[in-house]
Amino acid sequence: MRKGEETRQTIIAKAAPLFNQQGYAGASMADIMAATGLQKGGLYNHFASKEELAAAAFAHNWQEMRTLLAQALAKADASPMAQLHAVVRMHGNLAQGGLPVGGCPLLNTAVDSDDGNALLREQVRAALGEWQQIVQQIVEAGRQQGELRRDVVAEEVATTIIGALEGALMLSMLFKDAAYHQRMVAHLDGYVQNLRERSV
Amino acid sequence: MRKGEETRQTIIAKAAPLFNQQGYAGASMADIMAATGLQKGGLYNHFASKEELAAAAFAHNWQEMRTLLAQALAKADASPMAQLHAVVRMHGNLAQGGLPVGGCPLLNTAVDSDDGNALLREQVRAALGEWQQIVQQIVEAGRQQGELRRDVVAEEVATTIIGALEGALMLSMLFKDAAYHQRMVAHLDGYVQNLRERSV
Amino acid sequence: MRKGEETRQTIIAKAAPLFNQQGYAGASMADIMAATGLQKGGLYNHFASKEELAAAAFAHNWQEMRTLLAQALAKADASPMAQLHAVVRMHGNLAQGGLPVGGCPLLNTAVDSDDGNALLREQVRAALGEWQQIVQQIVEAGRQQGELRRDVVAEEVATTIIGALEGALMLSMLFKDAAYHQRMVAHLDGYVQNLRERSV
Amino acid sequence: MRKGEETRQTIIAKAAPLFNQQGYAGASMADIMAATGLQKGGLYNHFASKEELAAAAFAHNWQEMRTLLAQALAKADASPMAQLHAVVRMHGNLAQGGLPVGGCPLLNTAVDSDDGNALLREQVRAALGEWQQIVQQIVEAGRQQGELRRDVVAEEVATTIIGALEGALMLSMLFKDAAYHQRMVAHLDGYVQNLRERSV
DNA sequence: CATGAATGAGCGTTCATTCAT
DNA sequence: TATGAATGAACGCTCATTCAT
Repeated sequence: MRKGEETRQTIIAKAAPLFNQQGYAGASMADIMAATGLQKGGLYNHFASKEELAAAAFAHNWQEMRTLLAQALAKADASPMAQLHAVVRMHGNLAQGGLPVGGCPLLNTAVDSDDGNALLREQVRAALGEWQQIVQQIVEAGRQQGELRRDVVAEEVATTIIGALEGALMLSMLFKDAAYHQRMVAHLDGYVQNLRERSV
Repeated sequence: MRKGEETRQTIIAKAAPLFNQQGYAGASMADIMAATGLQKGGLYNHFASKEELAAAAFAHNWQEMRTLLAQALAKADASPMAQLHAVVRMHGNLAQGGLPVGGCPLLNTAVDSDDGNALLREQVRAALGEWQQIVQQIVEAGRQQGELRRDVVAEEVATTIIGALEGALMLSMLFKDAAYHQRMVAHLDGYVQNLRERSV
Repeated sequence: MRKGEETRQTIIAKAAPLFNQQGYAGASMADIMAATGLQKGGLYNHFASKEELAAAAFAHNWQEMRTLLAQALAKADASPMAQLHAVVRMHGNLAQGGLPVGGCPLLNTAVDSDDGNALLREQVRAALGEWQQIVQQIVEAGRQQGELRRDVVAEEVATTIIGALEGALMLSMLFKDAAYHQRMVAHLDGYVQNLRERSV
Repeated sequence: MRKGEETRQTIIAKAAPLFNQQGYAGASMADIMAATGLQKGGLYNHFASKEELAAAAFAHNWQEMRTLLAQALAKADASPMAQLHAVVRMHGNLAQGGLPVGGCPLLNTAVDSDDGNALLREQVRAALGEWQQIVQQIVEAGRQQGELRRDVVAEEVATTIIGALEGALMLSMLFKDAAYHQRMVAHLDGYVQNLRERSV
């Protein structure tokens, strides 16, 4: 039982970067066999289908990102402004090596699952929704505490930040040049500053 | 010759949305056979390989976008500020139906070609580079004419706008909700306004 | 009409070495298109099928060999012994460049048509039969004239010479080394000498 | 493992005559599916490619010949002359049914691999080289023991015998008449006799 | 006489999946 | 729990051939 769970985790850990790099269709079960050292049957003992394995792999990738986000927020001081900057900076660090191999799994999977793959689509929606919620809660807290302007709309701030970061990451991945993403981080730092309640 | 060229164009027109929706690997030659009504051999009379066909399909999709962009710029008055707003708005309109079926081919192909496909990768780089150049030239013109601040960096503006729009589009496509993209358009409208030379 | 016949001959001349090198199945109509510069239809205007074209190509190759044989016999003096040596030497020269590109078409086609291809099989049988007849007639003439022993059997001599030459050529082609064939020529020169009526 | 090796051997045994008869290009994987009763995937579980399977099939065919040769030599008494006659006779028996279906794999594969197929070409070279070595060693032993003339050149004898046998077999296969080959066997028996040291 | 668009069967190969061992 | 033998549909691509122009 113990052993089985270990094997399962190993499979996920090895498969996750493959799916992230090559996409759902592009990563074959044969690739995963090679990466894990297991045979066909060994994989199917732990996952009923490729889709189920891909789901677990995505969850693994997202969990990795979530952990980095939590660490960044924990390190920042408690002020909402500081937390927002931390969110932006975290993604900036991702682009420079912290990211699961193959780029951001949210971006990759969102684009990859545009056609049929409903299960993956639901997962990436949930993950992005979670991220969005985290940002929105920070913004709301800032408004309550008077650090952020009252006319700031949390949902607007969250999706602007997230969308901008992901789009810039796409450019950086495409051109293999972190500068695109860094410029966006700088822009968003300014954007966040502009949310501050000025009367204070 | 005449007939052949027509068929070739038909194939491209039918294949383009398939590649845009399903990606390079996801769209099979069989799908394209079904969409065009041609047999295997018929397709290969016009394209030496799937890769060549995919390249033509991408070029077709990008050409469609470029046309819309040119129309938007033609309609706007000549002031650089107006042109920048037009660029942003054009993409906003895209998200509401003008876009090639399956979303933005630049975003889709950039993510899809992250792994092996070098030819497509080069094409999407060229396309994004072209778009970036257009925006940069507008910004430069604005600086020369004094409409934009002298400290504005054209490359920064261009990649910020493009990255943000693409990232927001990803969210809108994923959630099938244009609001994400619209909020980004609003944000970028404000961003562009802030580039204006204030002393005037 | 004139023009048509010329084109037909061009096709044959270009196709012949292709069939000789690559075999019937291995040489594709596309290869022949490339070699002739004609399109599909152009070829099929002159030949009803690949098989018919292959037949013409074989005939062309065999004709080339037959001409060399006739020249060799014409050059030799009229004595049957001299003629037999000429036959052997002719094949030796073939192995050193005179041969149609790709080796001896008799050997190649005989082996290649071992399975189904009945038309080609019949042609190569006829060609080898013809060659055999030529040698047999020389032997018979030698017996009549008393230059060769009376107990020599013409059919035996002909097929021994031909078989040995072809087998040795196979070795020379395989190892890309003319020595195999040359050693057989030397052996057959000795063999022919031994056919001489010794009492004289 | 056991089962897999059995299947592998079955595939080879069924494929070997197909390749020998139809050649590398002429024998399709579909033919082999039909002959073995396996599906596509079943074949590819045991061989990575058609080329690899063809290589195994050739090795199988050659092994069969080698066994017959070894048996013939074992049966003959130890004198080099007797051994040389055994070599010649063995091939004669081959032509009358002992041979792998489709003729001599050395001849067939040598001619078939004249163009591209480098792996097969190397294999048939090695096989013919091995056969040549066996004959040469017999000749050398004969010279040492004084049974054969000192001026006999082993390489000459070996390639003459092998080439002549193969060429004659080609004729017998083509005309479906063993007589061609038998006449060559008779000729070579005489040739071998002439190698004997006469002073004895 | 030649073009080249179109066919559709066939090619070697890979795929996700099943299941007896 | 893991192996690996087997399936059979699907993959991208090539083939010989036809025929309207």
